[in-house]
Amino acid sequence: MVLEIKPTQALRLWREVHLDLVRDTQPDLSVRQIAILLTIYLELPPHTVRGLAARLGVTKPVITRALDSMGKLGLVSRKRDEFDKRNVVIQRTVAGALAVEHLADLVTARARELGPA
Amino acid sequence: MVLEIKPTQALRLWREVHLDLVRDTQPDLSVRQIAILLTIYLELPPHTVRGLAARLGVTKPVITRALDSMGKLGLVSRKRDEFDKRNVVIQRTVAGALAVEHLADLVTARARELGPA
DNA sequence: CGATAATGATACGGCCCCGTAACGATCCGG
DNA sequence: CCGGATCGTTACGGGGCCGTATCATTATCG
Repeated sequence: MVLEIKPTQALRLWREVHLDLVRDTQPDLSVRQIAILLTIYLELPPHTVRGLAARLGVTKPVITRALDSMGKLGLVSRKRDEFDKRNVVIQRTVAGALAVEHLADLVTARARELGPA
Repeated sequence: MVLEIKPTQALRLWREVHLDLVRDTQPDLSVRQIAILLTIYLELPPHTVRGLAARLGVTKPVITRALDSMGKLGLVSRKRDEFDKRNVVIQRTVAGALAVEHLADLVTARARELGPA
């Protein structure tokens, strides 16, 4: 079940979805924020600041700040780990799950509209 | 030749490519900049500031500034229109074409790696 | 001509993000 | 019990992008 996609199709798909994202009223997320959000929602918990930083190859403050801003948007939440109080466990939210789902819809819809190469 | 892609696949594709982009040393482009860049390279010339602004649903300064920064990166260039000197014609560059090609490679490669839903 | 319209650029104030460096809190080993 | 390691956060200085409003330049039309 391999996904065969041609370079021209890939570019058009990328463009159409990005145009949709620009038109969306919601504030744009940065490339890093999108990578963080999708990692949280696609990989198995638990997620920590340090783990995400290592996973993405960025510094910890990047993760902290991204969680701050995405937290304000309600896309994720944080909770201290009760067993090791140094850790912070990142949790999913309903709004975050909806946003991820919305993105999936966008991509699949645009993919379906693509003509031949 | 419709591209059938399932929501789960779409999300994983989006995540993998964004992880690649974060790891890339090159400075991230914003969502708007990507939309502008791909529009310039996928749609037929000529492209103008006003035209792109209308196409993306953003204000003209957004386009001017994006062209400034992408110009510094060598991804696009500008030239005044000789027939109507109010207009600026946006031109493609070799570096820009390479960057777009690189993105296409990234997406197609990641798509090929996707397992079943 | 001269007035009006259109184009792209610029100034401004505000907000967000970056990486480095430092910090307080917590855990752990001797 | 205490010094070092680990965790996440914060402070700092620098840079970028945003939208609104304004500007200079050029074209158009009466």
